[in-house]
Amino acid sequence: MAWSKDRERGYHHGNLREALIRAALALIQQKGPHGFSFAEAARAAGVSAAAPYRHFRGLDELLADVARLGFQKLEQALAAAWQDGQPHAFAAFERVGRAYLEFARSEPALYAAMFEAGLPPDLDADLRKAADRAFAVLRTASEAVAQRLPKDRRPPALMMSLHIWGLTHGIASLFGRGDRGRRKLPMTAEELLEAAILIYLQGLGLELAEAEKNS
Amino acid sequence: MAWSKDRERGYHHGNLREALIRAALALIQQKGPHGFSFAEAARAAGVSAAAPYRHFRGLDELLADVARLGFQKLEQALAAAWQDGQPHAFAAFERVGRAYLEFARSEPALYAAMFEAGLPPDLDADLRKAADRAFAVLRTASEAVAQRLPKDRRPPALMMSLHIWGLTHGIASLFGRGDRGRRKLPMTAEELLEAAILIYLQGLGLELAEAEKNS
DNA sequence: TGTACATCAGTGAACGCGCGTTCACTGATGTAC
DNA sequence: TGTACATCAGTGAACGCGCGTTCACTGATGTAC
Repeated sequence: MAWSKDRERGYHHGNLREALIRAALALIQQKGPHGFSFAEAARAAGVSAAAPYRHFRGLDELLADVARLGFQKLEQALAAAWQDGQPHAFAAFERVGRAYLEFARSEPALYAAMFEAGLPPDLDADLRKAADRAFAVLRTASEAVAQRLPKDRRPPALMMSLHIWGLTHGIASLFGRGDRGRRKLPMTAEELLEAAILIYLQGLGLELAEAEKNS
Repeated sequence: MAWSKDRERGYHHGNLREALIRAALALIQQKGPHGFSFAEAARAAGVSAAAPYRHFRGLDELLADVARLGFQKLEQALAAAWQDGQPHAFAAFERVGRAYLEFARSEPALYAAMFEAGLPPDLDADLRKAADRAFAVLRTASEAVAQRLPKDRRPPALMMSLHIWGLTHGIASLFGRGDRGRRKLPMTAEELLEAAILIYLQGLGLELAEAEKNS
C-alpha cells in the first residue's frame, strides 16, 4: 500500500536521521549505551556503514542526540504531570515524582543514554539546554509547594528541587529501571518514592492533614 | 634497591591480578568503564595481551572484580563512619551519608565500575554479596536511628535505609562525582545531602533540638 | 509541462588498525626425595 | 644441600574480524527557466 511505513525504500532513505535514533534506542535497550558500534547502528537502520556520517560526526554525537531527545521527552512528561499544580500543589508534586519514575521505567534506553552513557552534561549546548529545561519543571513544582509551607520553614526552592531530583533519580536508577540493571525490592519504586516525598514534606512542615486532603 | 616496588620484573609478574585491577582503575578514571579494551589493560599493566586470560575470563570479569572491590571499600568506609552509632545515632547517621559522598568523590573510578558499568547486580555471586554487605551498614544505621524516633512514626528500617540510599546515591551520581560527569551546583553535595537528611528525619518526628544537640 | 542542471543523500570498495582469542612455547618457582 | 621434575604464569606469533573513516561514485530529488 502506498501509505505503508515499511514500503521498499529507494536509493534515498528519506528519514535516516530518525531511523538511526530509533535503531540506537533498540540497541541501547539490548546491550547498553556502549554495547554497539556506529557501524552496527547503520546496519540496524538498513544502510551502509558510511551513510550515518551524513548525519552524525560519530557514535557519540548520535548518543548525545538520543540523550537530548530523552530530556525533551522527560520535560514533556513532567510538565504533563505537573499540570500547573492543579488541583493541588502537593498532589501535583507527587504526580511529577511518579512521572519521573514512570519515564525511567518505560524508557530505559533513553534513561540510559541520558544518565549512563558517560556523556559530559555540557558536551553539547543543546543537550545541556534540554536537561536544564527538564529540571526547570521540577524547580517550578518545588517553588509552588514551598509557597504552601509555613514561612519560617520554607526552604530555598532550588535546594528543594535538587533534593527531589536527587531522591527521585537515585531511586529510579537503583530500583526503578525497566531493564536488567534493576535491583529487586519488597515494594515498588513508586511506593518507596511516595513515602519518601511525604516524609520529606512533613519535615518541611507540611501538615499531614493537608497531604491527605490532597491525595 | 631491592625493596623498590618498581624494580625490574622477571618473566613472572608476581602480582598481575592486582596490577590489572590498578590499571583498570586508572583507565576507568581516564575514559570511563567502557572506554578501553582488555588488551589495553594488559598493556597498561606491562604484560602481553594474552597474559590477563590467566586471571580473568575477559574484560567484564575484570570490571566485576573492580566493582566488587569497590563495594568492599564502600562497606569499610561506611562502617568506619558509623562507628557503632557512637556517640549519637543521629550524628553517626549523618557521618555515614557524608562518607558515601566522600567515597563517590574520592573514588570516581570505583564508583563508576560499581554503578555505571552496566553490570547486572547479580552477574556474580561475590559481587552481589559485597553490594549487600555495603547496604547492610546503611540498614544497621537506619535501624538505630529509627529506634530513637517516636514509636507512632517509626518507619520500617528497610524502607528508611532505601530512602537514604536512594537519596545519597542520587545526589552522589548527579552532583558529587569526582570526574567530568558532575553537574555544577551553588552548594556542595555534602551540604545538599545534610540538609535533605535533616529534613527527612524531621519528617519522621525527630526533634530539631535533638538533632542540634547531636551535631 | 518539459528539460537541464545543481544538490543531496546514499553506495560500496578500500585502507590500516586494534581487538579478542588460541596456541605451542618458555622460563621461573616450588617441592619431593 | 642438591637435583629432577611438575606446575605455573608468562610470551609472542598467528588468525580472522569488525570497526572507523575516506573517497570517488551514483542515482534521486528539487528547481530555474
